[in-house]
Amino acid sequence: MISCPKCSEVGSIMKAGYVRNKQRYVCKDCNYFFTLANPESPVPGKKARRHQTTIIDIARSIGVSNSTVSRALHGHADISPETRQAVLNMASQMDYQPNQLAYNLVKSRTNTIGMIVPEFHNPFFPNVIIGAHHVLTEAGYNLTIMQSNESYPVEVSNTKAMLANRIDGLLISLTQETNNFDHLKVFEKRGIPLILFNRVCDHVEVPKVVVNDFDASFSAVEHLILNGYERIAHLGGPLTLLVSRERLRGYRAAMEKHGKSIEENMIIQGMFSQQKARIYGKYLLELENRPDAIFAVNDSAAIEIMLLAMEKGIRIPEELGVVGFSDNPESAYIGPGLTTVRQPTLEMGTTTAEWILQMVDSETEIAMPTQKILKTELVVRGSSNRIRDI
Amino acid sequence: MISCPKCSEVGSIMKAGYVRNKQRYVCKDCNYFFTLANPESPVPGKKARRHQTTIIDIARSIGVSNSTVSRALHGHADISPETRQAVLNMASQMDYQPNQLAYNLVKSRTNTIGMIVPEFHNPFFPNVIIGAHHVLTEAGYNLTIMQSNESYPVEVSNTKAMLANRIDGLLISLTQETNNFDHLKVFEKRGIPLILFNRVCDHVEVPKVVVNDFDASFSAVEHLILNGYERIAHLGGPLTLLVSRERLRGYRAAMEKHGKSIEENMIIQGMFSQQKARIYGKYLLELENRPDAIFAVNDSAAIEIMLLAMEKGIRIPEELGVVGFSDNPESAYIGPGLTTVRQPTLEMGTTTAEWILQMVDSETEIAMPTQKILKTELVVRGSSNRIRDI
DNA sequence: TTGTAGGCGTTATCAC
DNA sequence: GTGATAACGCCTACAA
Repeated sequence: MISCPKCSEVGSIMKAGYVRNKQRYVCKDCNYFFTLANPESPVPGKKARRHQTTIIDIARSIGVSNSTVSRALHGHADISPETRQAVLNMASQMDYQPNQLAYNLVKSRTNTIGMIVPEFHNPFFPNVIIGAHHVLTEAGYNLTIMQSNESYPVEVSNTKAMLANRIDGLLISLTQETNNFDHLKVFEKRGIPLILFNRVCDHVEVPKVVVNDFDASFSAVEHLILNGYERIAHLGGPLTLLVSRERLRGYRAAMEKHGKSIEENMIIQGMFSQQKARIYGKYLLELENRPDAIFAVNDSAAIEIMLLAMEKGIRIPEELGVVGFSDNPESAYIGPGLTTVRQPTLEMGTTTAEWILQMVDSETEIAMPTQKILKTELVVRGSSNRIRDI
Repeated sequence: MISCPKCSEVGSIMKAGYVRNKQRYVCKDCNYFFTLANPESPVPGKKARRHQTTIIDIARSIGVSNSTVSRALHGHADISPETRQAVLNMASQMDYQPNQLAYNLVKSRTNTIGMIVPEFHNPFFPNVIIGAHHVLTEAGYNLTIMQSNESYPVEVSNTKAMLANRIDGLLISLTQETNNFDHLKVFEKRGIPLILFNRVCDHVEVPKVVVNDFDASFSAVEHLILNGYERIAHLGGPLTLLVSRERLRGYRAAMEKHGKSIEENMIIQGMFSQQKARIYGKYLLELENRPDAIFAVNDSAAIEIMLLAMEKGIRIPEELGVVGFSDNPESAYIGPGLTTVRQPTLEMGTTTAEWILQMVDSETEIAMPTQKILKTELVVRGSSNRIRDI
């Protein structure tokens, strides 16, 4: 009796054609298609590691030494055109694929840049990746990406893995819970190029690429004020992040400049999460004397607030102004449109990539920028635009 | 005179504090912060490759052999607790980091799964990555991601890089222009586990993970028909992709089942791109006898069509029904809401990951599923829902 | 122009 | 229990 390798169901197995001359089955229950193992498996336990053709194989088959082959393959000078051709021919004939592992071991460089990002839920980091990927690929580098999932332990283990894999340089954006930075100092100590981007910290002296969070936040809040909003709340991110602190600072500065009193219970700093955004949003909108505008740390939170407001019948922008941060795709389409701060994500990717290449390629220490502040842009949409109503 | 390393500007350099005891400068022009190189760089050209502490260093410092150290580090049996402790202590004291490269070379496995995706613009692949990443990390594997950028040559070079880096298994989703599959057959020949997902092809006999494109497409179109739409157009993807062909097939089947005549000039197959979607959408909406509904191959295209319709004053869903595919975040918020097919992206990630682990971990051939068809779900929103109007 | 030999950092197989 | 020593696949002085 055949049982499904996935759900172990026995009754629902049906034949489903052939593949590689073997009967194919499908489990009607869980949709699995599968074939059966060969009963006569060769010498079980003794894994027959199939031999990959190496440089030595090529050498032997055309009667030269391995160093000659090596030189031919790398187009070194001082090698006769005939031998080079012979080697090249034989290489492709034998389907030779260089073993990057061995190469890396002896050269002790991997031609690979590592990148650690905290999350993949928002389009922000994918976009940064697009930018960095483009530059690195052009330069002949690989990009290997890891995801810390907003977890400090995972971030530490990621950096260890990067170290162990001997990446040539690392681009990292910290998790929202990272407040110990020893795992980054290791890179400094080892002389491995490191760049922080977006989610940076002060505790380590390496180049950083950020956006002008303070200015962006300032003008976002000022924009609300200029639209006649008086009692503006701030739904901020975790204060472990410099990003959050800067945005908070911008908020305060704008409020002060315009002589608005800040009610401290209208400032909430919390972790990034849909759930939290909803909880805090609810709190704010149910305050006895609720705010007439909310500046949120990101678009997800802002949208959550808009949805809440709609549920409660609070009109946007008449009764409540909302501004977000990031310009997610959905922000253009929700309700009256969400006013938000557009971030130069692609540029952040290309900039970090260009810098890390500079650092990696330079034999000796060179003039290295220590910080780049990219410019954001306030995208005004309906959620905050009530100038016409005043 | 100091010039900015980025923009070469000379006049706009200002001092900006200190970093690592060196004067820091900022270029007011382009926002670069930088420090200057040390003039007394040590023996230029002779890169002082700093020695990483190896297993041998540890061995020497406590007077044992390297094999003993190796064994202690890996918790092998047959080693006295004292030596083990001594080794472990010394290792952390000397800040030892194992060289994964060397390890990989001798074990000829890398504990790394590769993944090649065609694009990062839609949230689809990032979500698949989230799923796969989760499973692989749990299992102690690394995930290294590459992006082919919808380019066949890049895809080929990506697979080569994966091969050279000796990944233990590969997950791949093809580009829209891939129609030669030799680069995949290499994996079969070498016995390297390979799984195709989402963008699959028939030309290679490996496990595949897809969604029920035919059924999804069928019910999307049937849904339109049941809402009283008569002349339904299909804006499809490139026919190189099985995905596109399946969706087209579903469209035709639904139309036929309900006795609707298919007008061939209302079927357009094209590459995925915002621009193309706009061009084709314009064509369709400006046809003399324009369709009363459009089923698009993805949400980006569908949204482009909705925007076009709005520009033209065509009312949705009254005069035009629209259905997309993928359920992007913005689809919930645009206009009356976009009816679309939700894909189980996370599950696609976890499934492929689980399978590749099975394939990688098994010493001998095992019962391997050959195909899994994940179920989609039609999310009905305002863009197609005019039953109440009929 | 080509070959020889040593080394990159580990693990594994023997001996002892 | 522990220690030589041979792989793993490749590069590169140095020799020839």
